Amino acid sequence: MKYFHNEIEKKWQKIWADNQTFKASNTSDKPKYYVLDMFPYPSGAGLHVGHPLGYIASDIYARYKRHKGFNVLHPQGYDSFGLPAEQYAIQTGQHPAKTTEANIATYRKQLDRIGFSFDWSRELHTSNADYYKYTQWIFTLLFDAYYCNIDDKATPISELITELEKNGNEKVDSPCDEDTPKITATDWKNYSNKEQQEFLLKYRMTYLSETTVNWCAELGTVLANDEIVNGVSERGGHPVIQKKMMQWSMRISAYAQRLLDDLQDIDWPQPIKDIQTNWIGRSEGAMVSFNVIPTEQSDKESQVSKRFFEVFTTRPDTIFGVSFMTLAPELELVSQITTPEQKQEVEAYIKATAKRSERDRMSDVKTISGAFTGAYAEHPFSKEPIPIYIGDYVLAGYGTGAVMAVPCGDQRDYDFAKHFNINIPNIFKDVDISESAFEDKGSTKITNSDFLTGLPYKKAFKTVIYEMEKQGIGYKKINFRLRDAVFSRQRYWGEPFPVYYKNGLPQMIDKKHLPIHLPEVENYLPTSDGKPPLGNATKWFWNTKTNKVVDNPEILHDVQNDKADNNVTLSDSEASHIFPLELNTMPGWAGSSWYFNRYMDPHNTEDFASKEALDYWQDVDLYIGGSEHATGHLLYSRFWQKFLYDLKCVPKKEFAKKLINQGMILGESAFVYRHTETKKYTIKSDKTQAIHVDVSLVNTSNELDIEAFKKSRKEYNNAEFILEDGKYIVGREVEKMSKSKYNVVNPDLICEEYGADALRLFEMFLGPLTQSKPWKTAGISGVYSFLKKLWKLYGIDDNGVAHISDEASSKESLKTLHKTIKKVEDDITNFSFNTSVSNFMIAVNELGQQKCNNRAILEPLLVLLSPYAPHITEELWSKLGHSTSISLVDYPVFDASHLVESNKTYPISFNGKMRFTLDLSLDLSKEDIEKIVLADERTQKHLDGRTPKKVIVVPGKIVNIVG
RNA sequence: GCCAAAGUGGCGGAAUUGGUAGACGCGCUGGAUUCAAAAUCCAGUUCUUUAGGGAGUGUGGGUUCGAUUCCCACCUUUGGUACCA
Repeated sequence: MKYFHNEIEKKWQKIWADNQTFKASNTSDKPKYYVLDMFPYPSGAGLHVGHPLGYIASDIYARYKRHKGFNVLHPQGYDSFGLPAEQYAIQTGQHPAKTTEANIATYRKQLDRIGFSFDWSRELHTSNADYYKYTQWIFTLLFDAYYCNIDDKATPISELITELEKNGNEKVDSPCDEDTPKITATDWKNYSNKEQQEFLLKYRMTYLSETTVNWCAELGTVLANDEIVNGVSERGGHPVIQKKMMQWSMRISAYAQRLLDDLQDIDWPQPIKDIQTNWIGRSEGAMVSFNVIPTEQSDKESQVSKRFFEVFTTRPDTIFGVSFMTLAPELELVSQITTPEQKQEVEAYIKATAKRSERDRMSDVKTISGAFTGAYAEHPFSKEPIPIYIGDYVLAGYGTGAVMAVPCGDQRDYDFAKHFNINIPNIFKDVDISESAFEDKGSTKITNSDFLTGLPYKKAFKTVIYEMEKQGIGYKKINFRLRDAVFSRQRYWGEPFPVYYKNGLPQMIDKKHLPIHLPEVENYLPTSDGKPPLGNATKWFWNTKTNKVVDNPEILHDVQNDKADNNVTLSDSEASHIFPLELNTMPGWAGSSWYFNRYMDPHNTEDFASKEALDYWQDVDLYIGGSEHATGHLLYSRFWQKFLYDLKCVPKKEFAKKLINQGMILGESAFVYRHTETKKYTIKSDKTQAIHVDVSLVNTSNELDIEAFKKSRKEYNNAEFILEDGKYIVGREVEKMSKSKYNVVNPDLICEEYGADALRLFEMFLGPLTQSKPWKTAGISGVYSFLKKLWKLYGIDDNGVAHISDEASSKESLKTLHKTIKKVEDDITNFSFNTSVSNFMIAVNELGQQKCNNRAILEPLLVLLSPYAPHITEELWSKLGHSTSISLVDYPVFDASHLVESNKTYPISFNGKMRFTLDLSLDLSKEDIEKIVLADERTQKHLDGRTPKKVIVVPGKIVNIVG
């Protein structure tokens, strides 16, 4: 009987689905294990063979863990809010929910065909209201909390209010302190309700603030930095301007230190940790105040007696090397201090920089530009005047947007000083700075620096900070690069905020009235007056009496246009409890920042997950997904998890113990070469143009199906080819797999032809899980013939009956089995799935040669293989006479000892290296082993007549010979 | 520029703590089977050679009886990041 993979796989997939075989229980005596994949965004293109790589790996691990007696949670769902569905809706008018639903159906079909052991009863979609209900709820939690630096955690805002009523904010320590005035309890009590609300808004974990965004008027939306190329939008090439908008922000910066520290506790790939560490960008230094020396004009013009500004520096020890100051051109202070003589030049420079996009500024690092403001600052120690410049190499968004320039110690300051002919005082002992700045801080001592002269870096650093703090000039400061995350999007297809505005102030809608459903709109574009798409909704007001979203009442028609300004004041009695809802939606990362907790209890309608479920599952044990999410999803999720942990909503401060980044599977594009003059298709030369050709038109020997090619597109109908040996061989190149490159391979076709088991084995066999590697369909024949050999090994006859014997196994076969068990289990533990596939192939080849047909060998082998190739192994298992109710799960295989009879002999294999292999129960003395080792021919050869000093014997390890 | 990872046959890649380099698979060559093909099976496949050997894991050094593995320097490639004061 032949191996019909399609029949077998469909049969078992149906049985698994009907029996809900992989449904995980929230109550079990077994230890728990939670294996999670990064859930996909369901795109219209469907899956290609690159997508399931990580899912296959996690599925193997999940199935393996079930064999090992764990209660395994292995769920799957969809990150179903997102831009492509919205873009498609704009083009076609098709509701995003509809296209998303259709795409999900396709994904599900494709995923099912590969035979994953997902618990689909826990499936979730971030765009479903019963899911985003809790995304909205978490938002209200963030709104109702502030960060308390004293306890170093997020704390309910009610505790802040109690403190304000008692003592004002004198003793409050929170990250927003710099922008918040100090008030007393009396001040607080004298505040109007509105003033109190405004005051609290500054403290909240999520807050409204004016943020500069890249606004593209043509597209009617805000663009991320990477969506802008050369100052215009990547899509369509429309102009992009910097615009200030009121937006929600998330105070992730409050967690900077904890996000950094806790990286130590999680088993994540070092590159991801490095990327996050860089992104958080901690630097230690000092905040130093500089007074602006008043000019006569500024004295007269303003009542401000003393102007000053602060700079952040990591090198306070070089303070006596300061010869100028540089401010970011965007700072408000610039216009205040600029002298009349310099006004024209400064304004021209500010204008010029405003025109350049941030990206432009960054790509053009070499050009030095700036302008002198005419103003001077006073050196805090020497009291010397220091000229103040502006320059676009100083970024407004980092530190205070101002730097103290030390040209002898910083290359950028050095270049700027040379360009503007500013003097470069040298404060480093015996260092030549005639060519470039000296940036090495360890190797010399400070000189020409008053009380710091003669001190090495570390000592000078401490001394100067001590002195600054004593004199009130500055203080020690740890600065982070990590900025708060903007949380508003001017888009339709995302979670609506549970927020309405009353007297211009945001109000949260109570948890019991959630979810706030995404409203229907006729048009998914922004409104004609530039408001977000939700501005098109007719029904988008909140009634505080009925606690329902209500129609735009007649009376509010005039008012609607003012919604965004939030100045709605109503006198009418009916309208006094009807308020406009927030028009922005949440960004893509909102729903994905907590979904791993929802899987623990996905159908709970009272809570985002029950306490029992959270306590049982705790956190993700193994998380598999791409490394491209390092500074996005993976950082935001850690942030929300810590926030929820602070509020005691989740039991763990990190959501995933171990993370693995699978590599990308690349496509092998095929090219034909068209001669630029004759237009004939020929071999590649410098007079030909390469054209992508669909890989399905090419066979495994790179030969093009010319007839099919001609039919594939109109313009190719009359294509002429110059053939060699009657063939046209295409060119190949490895690229990212994508529709536009015509190199996409569909897993459905592979499953049809070779089966899901072959696909699974082959994807693992391609190479190390974490590496990127090209897909080559030709190679799949290897794993496919392995499956056929396996089938043959079990002696399946034409009636579908297996022929195996119950006789005792040969020693050889036992050795093969145990070797395989040992290696494969090691491989799984190290996530070297590629080598385990090799080891299975070796085992089947060896057993075939040994003509092994013993039950004692063949049954355990199946169990071992089943995580990799679940369908064929289940089928063979049933042919061996086991009912499915016994199931692979209950077979105690990974303990090999019960299959081994205790050996009386000690067959030590020594090949220069010595290990006590699995199937041996060794009982040798150290002296015995030494004798064997030293008698070994090759060791003797290596020793070459010398006597070793000692032989180190460690059981299970290599024997080291020390000469 | 900075940070990280990686360089092994025609190709993907093995070689867990230093111990027979190239497992396993693809491809290729030869053979068996077949009217023929597919499929299957068997043998061979790092290079070089005067057939005894010699060389060989990016390059050059070092440690060691012994190095793909450890150390130093350099070269190349791929990711990430970028005026962060």
